[in-house]
Amino acid sequence: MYSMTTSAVPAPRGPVTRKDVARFAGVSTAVVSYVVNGGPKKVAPATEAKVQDAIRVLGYRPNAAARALKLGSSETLGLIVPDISNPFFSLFSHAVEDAAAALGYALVLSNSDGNLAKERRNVRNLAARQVDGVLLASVLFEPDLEALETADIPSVLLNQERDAPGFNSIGVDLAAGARIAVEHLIGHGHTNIGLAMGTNVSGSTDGREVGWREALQAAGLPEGPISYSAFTRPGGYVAGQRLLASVNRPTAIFATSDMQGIGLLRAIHEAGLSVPGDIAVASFDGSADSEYSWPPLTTVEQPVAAMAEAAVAALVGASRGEKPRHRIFPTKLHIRQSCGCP
Amino acid sequence: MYSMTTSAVPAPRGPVTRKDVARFAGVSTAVVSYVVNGGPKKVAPATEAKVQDAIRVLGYRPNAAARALKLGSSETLGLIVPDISNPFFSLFSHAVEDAAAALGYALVLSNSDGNLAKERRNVRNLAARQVDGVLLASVLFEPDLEALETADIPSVLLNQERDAPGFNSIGVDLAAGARIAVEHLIGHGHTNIGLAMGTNVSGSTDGREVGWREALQAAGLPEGPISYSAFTRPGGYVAGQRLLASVNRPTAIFATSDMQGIGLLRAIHEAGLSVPGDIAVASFDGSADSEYSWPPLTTVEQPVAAMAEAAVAALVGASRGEKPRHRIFPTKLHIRQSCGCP
DNA sequence: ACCGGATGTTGACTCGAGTAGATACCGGTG
DNA sequence: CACCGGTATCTACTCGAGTCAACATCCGGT
Repeated sequence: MYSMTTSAVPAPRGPVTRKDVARFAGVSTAVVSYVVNGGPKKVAPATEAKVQDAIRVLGYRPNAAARALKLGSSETLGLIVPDISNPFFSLFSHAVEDAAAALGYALVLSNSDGNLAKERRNVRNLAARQVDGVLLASVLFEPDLEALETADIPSVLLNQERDAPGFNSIGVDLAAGARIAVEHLIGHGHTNIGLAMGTNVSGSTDGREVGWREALQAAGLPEGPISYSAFTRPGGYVAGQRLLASVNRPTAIFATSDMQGIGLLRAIHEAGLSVPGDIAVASFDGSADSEYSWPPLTTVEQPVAAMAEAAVAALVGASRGEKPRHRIFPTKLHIRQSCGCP
Repeated sequence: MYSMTTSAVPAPRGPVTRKDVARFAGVSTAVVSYVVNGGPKKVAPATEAKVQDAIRVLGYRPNAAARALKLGSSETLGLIVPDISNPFFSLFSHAVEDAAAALGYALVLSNSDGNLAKERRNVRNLAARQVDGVLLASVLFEPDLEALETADIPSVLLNQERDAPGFNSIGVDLAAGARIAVEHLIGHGHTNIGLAMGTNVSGSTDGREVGWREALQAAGLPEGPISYSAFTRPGGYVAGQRLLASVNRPTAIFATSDMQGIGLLRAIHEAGLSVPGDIAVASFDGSADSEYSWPPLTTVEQPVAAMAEAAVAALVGASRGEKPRHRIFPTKLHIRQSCGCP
């Protein structure tokens, strides 16, 4: 019976449109729309059934481009991250995708590869694609707002410590997070605590550096050595080598990302030293990698899922006219073994 | 001067369209299209300049939805992965995004979370969004092709060892990869080599298990213990615990993913054993994590960038009518220290 | 002076879906 | 029987950009 019905229909060349469905069901195209969208006008149950059948038989699938054109919304969000293969961002992306999907939005992903020009290009590209909002994890500590402004699209700045007036932004309290980590190291009796500080392309000071300094000052301790390098595994590795070679070698090091922490561990292991015996380590982010390094890293965890949800919510809120705001999330110290705890 | 020009223009409410540009430049809308797309008809240099100015002044940005509707192509590809926060897939995604962007395509990302129903839903969702092609890294070893068939969209199956007639597919030679890794372990003198085998929701045998077995047979060695568990860090961890507890404890273990390898390392470290001294390890994938574990993992590297490029190329090829094909890529053993090499 | 051809520009139609406004049809009342 | 109110349906316009056929315009050559 199914096949009889199908064989009676000339195989439509190309994609099936609303018109084909209408013709097949013997109704007008408007009715098909009403059925598909459940409105804005009611359809008689008998007619609805006919249309549903036609849709099923023909395999009709509404054209999203046409829909987006008419409605001015693509039900799509854009996400720009420096590098999706960085575990922190991939974790974040997953959370964002979940949050977006829950609201019926698809997620367009693009990498800026630590390149400001590429970041700008991506913003423009997403804008041209009529995404309903952009989530931007900028390469810069203080992002380039001009591209976003001219793009004139709801946006959220991610990983953003400072308030950017007129923009939605989401971040964690970096200084507070760094402080609890460093305080914890101090609690283990360390008095010479180094810092492996990640750098971005902009030159402004990061909250994690501030927090490290604050914790030391509050405890009346001198500042340990600092090494600036990329937020990556290799970055942490070279920072580790430099810190180990410094004249007053620290007995504990705070790394500003888990990736750096992992690179650091490697440098320490290679030097034949043990963690936490010779050198204690704490890091920042709370990604899965930190749990399975050796030894497992004590790390400052960011509430990634909550931040992703808030970011997506801010975006859909913005399209409803809500005004932008800056949200700061608290971090949580995740104690494992690299700090010296059993 | 800039501001003078701008102030002469009434701030356009809502987005600027081609019509606004045409009016401002004193030309027809067709010319604006010609300028924007560089064709299909030529435009006089003077006219072109006027239009370019108008575009700049008004901040015109062609509406991608309208373009997609007219051209029947959204210049968008869809990527479905089990979990973007798995480093292998995030690496892959990055490569896919690069390859897609190089050809002017945007990438819509979705996670299936190891859930077949969600995978199907994602396929349908992407199809409705008129993506020009779908890259599917299925949850299953042998993917569910029905959803893709009815979606009637160019597609590529990723991570696909076997040929699926009528479909593009891309994969590595899993058996060969596993064989070189196990052969390498044998070369270190090991005679009892265990296997930490990852599992998917389908039950069919994976090429990596085949390769492990083949290498042992070829060397005239008995099969070591096997532990089946997830392809994840925790999966490798429990596999490690089980293998260490087995009656004939292996002196070397081959893990079928880097994530498992890392979990395995943790289990071994926790047992107070050393790698590679007490137990040698080799794994599969070649993700960045394997380089920075302790000790660094000897791993079978997949040519991720090449595969991603081939996958994207197959997709755009398919939209040009090329026939589907199955491509198998070779792997390369990346020797580091976990196997016993210095 | 006239024509052929190149060159530049334009009006108008198209893609597929959303929906306002018009229309058709029904049963029920006065 | 005329009329009303409500419901179900249809017609036709719209969104913004691509592009083709038609229409100038101009130049060089007879």
